[in-house]
Amino acid sequence: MVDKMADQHKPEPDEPFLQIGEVADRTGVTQRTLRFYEERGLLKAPVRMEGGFRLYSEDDVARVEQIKRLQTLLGLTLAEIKEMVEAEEVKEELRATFRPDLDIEERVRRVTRRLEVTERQHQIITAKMDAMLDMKRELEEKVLRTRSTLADLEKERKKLLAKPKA
Amino acid sequence: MVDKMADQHKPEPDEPFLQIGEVADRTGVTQRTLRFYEERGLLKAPVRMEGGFRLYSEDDVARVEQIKRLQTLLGLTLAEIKEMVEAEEVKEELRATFRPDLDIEERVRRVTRRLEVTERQHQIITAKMDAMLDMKRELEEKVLRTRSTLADLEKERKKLLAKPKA
DNA sequence: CATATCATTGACGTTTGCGTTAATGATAGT
DNA sequence: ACTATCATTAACGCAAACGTCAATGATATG
Repeated sequence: MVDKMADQHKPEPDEPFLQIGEVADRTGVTQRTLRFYEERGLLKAPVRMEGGFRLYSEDDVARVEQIKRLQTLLGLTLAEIKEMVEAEEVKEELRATFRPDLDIEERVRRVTRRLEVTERQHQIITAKMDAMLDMKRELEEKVLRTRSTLADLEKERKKLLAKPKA
Repeated sequence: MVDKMADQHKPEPDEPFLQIGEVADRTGVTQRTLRFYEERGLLKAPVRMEGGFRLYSEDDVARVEQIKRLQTLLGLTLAEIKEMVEAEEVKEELRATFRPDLDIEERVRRVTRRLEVTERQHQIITAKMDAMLDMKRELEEKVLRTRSTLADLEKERKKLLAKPKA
């Protein structure tokens, strides 16, 4: 009860809890988006302070950033991302991997599932990067060709400047 | 007028015009999407046969594929893609780059614009690939760690199988 | 304690990117 | 000429991913 009071009005530097506004600023998403993700199950419901304000952890921030990367880099929908982050929750349950309270078969199943999801992400990103590499090369060729065209045009222009006609 | 008749009911192998259904099949988008892109100015209005059916060229097919890549690989919106393909139309106007009918300053401006757009695409793709490479590496580490965790668990499991308790 | 700022939960609105009829016409095969 | 298949425009529909109030409460500050 002694430290309960301290917890209430001082966040204390060793327990760095963040309010929704700070999380929004740090991650670049809006507060609405954070609540929306929570509604959709992409973020677990965070703890609240007594007034009902949400209190986020650093892990939550990391989670949001992960969601954003899956969205913008891989182009996944929130539904797809949800599947993936659900497997991540298993990870948190497994922070102590060798918890003896779950039977070993269950632990194997969960870690296996997590491995599958991670490998799937890796496969998606690899395929995308391959396609992007092709596109990048095409663009590089095009830049070169266009530059050369431009150089030719500039030469032409100088000639015309030298002998201006009617 | 002699070859006009031939053009009407025979597409003729040297003039490979495609109907909307074929373009849809080949590109994997729907007919609706093709008409929608046309509406939005992403595709120029194709020529029609006398009955009003759209006739697409191979260039149009390439254009659609380009749009799709900009969408899925780079995650651009159709509005952004429109800006980019508008610059490509300039390219088609410039197929004969040294057309003397435009004054040279104008030709320089157009090629310059095209170069800018291409370089922007290149920059976008490069930035994305950099971010993706980071993510890919993280995933690879995670795969390794998870595999090792899994291996430990399997060893544990074998031990338990050897001496089954209550 | 007055006030400014932060938060809360609804609930309805918006934009993007098409899907889905519906009603009708064109073309191709027999 | 009949029929199957392909196309046409117009219009309404819809899910995703939030934005934007509105009405209200909580917290911090001078």
